[in-house]
Amino acid sequence: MPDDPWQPPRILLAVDLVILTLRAARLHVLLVNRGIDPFRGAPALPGGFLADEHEDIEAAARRELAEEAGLSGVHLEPLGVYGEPGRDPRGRVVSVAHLAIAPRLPEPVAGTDAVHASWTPVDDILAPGAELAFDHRRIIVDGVERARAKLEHTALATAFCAESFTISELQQVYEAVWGVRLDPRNFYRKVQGARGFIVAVGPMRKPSNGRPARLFKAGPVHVLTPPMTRP
Amino acid sequence: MPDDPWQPPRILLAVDLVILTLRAARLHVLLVNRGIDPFRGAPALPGGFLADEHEDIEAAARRELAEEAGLSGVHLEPLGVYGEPGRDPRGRVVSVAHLAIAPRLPEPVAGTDAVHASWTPVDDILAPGAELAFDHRRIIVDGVERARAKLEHTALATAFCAESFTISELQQVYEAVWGVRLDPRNFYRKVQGARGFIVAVGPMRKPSNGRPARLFKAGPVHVLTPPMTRP
DNA sequence: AGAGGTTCCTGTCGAACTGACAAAAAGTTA
DNA sequence: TAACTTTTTGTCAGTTCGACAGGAACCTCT
Repeated sequence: MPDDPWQPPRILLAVDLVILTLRAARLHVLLVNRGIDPFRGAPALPGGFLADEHEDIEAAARRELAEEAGLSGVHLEPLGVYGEPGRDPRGRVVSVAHLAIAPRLPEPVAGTDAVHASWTPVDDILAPGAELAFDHRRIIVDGVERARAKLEHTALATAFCAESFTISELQQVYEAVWGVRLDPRNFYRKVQGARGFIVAVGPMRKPSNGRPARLFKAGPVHVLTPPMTRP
Repeated sequence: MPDDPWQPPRILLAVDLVILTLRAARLHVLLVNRGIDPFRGAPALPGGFLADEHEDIEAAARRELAEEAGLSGVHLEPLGVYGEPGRDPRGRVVSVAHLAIAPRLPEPVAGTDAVHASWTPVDDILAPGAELAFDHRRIIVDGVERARAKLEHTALATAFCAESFTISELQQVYEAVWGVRLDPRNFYRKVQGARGFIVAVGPMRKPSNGRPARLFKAGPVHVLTPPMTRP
């Protein structure tokens, strides 16, 4: 059996984006409505194929981030690979999922290309009965879990905030992502105790009511010592 | 400019394996000597292309694990994606790296196919001056760091041990992977305090000398509470 | 101006945890 | 039997953590 010189298979490579942000003290993820046929009309994660054979994977993720969400300069990190053979009816598609964190209050969509993007509370889209294209439900679950875990040991929470923020705003990030209530006094002590996590900038006044809060910005350290422990 | 209907590029998908184990109280990684031309003769991680278009990625990793290392039934988890455009001179190759943990004392190689596999101390191969094919140095660094981090919060350390083991054997795992010395008495207390981490089986005698140690096996819990803290 | 309300910030206190070290227990070797 | 090695059980002081009290600073309403 003189089989021809074996050639490895060629597959399609895509990137998908789990973009998280905070809106109204709830964790939201950016979803688009699919316009083309596999899962047409269903909500899906922003993403797409590599533009050409020489495009870097992270560059493709940043390109989709700008094209489909109008975002740039946000936190972006690889999340995982999703390549189960039957996940895409069009053929063998392997997707490299990325996790992006957007600061609060980015304009509702501001999409340049796909205007069909919208922020959706993760609780709603992960509730039983909600439908998502492909295996994007699993990808969102993994992305949220990654964010929850990294909030404990890294300064990722500052990526949810604007350049300067108050400690209670930072606390809202932890409460929304973890889905718990935290004691403001203990939170204050712990955040201040983690060296290099946040540094003071100046005082401000809160628009509503109450004592004005000090303003902070993200510090130089990305690994928290001691870590923030989840209840 | 009626450009033809755009077609996404097709790329080659590979799997690479970082297989870690303990030998003589040192952390080792399995390396093969490349027999074909890109980086011929240089040490490299075991791995290869997808067998066909329908092979699952994790299945490909397990296949390479058996073919190139003669291992089966060991811990295996995805590590990350390495797809930088210039990393393989043959073309656009995207590799899905996996991390595998082998119990101590698997027979030196026992390779069925590639007999050129050998265990190498990670300290040696990561020392400046050592040469590795492709970007495999970076992959090994990431794999070791993943193992170090997971030892803190999960029961991954038991994957380095045989089915039953003593507490001091478990301590050797932590010391080798973290590269530190630990107090046996505090380690004993901490391991016992993590509920569900290890469960007792029966007493044994140590071959050399000293008081016989109790035998344990891996418990049902994979998330350690409280975690093992790295000094 | 003062009362009341809200939020921010500083403390306090007991329980739990950690790292450093002592010492007994149970074997092997000389 | 003495010496040695390794495992196992404690002890103890310093630190951290969760729960809670209370003062400080601002707003709004009367």
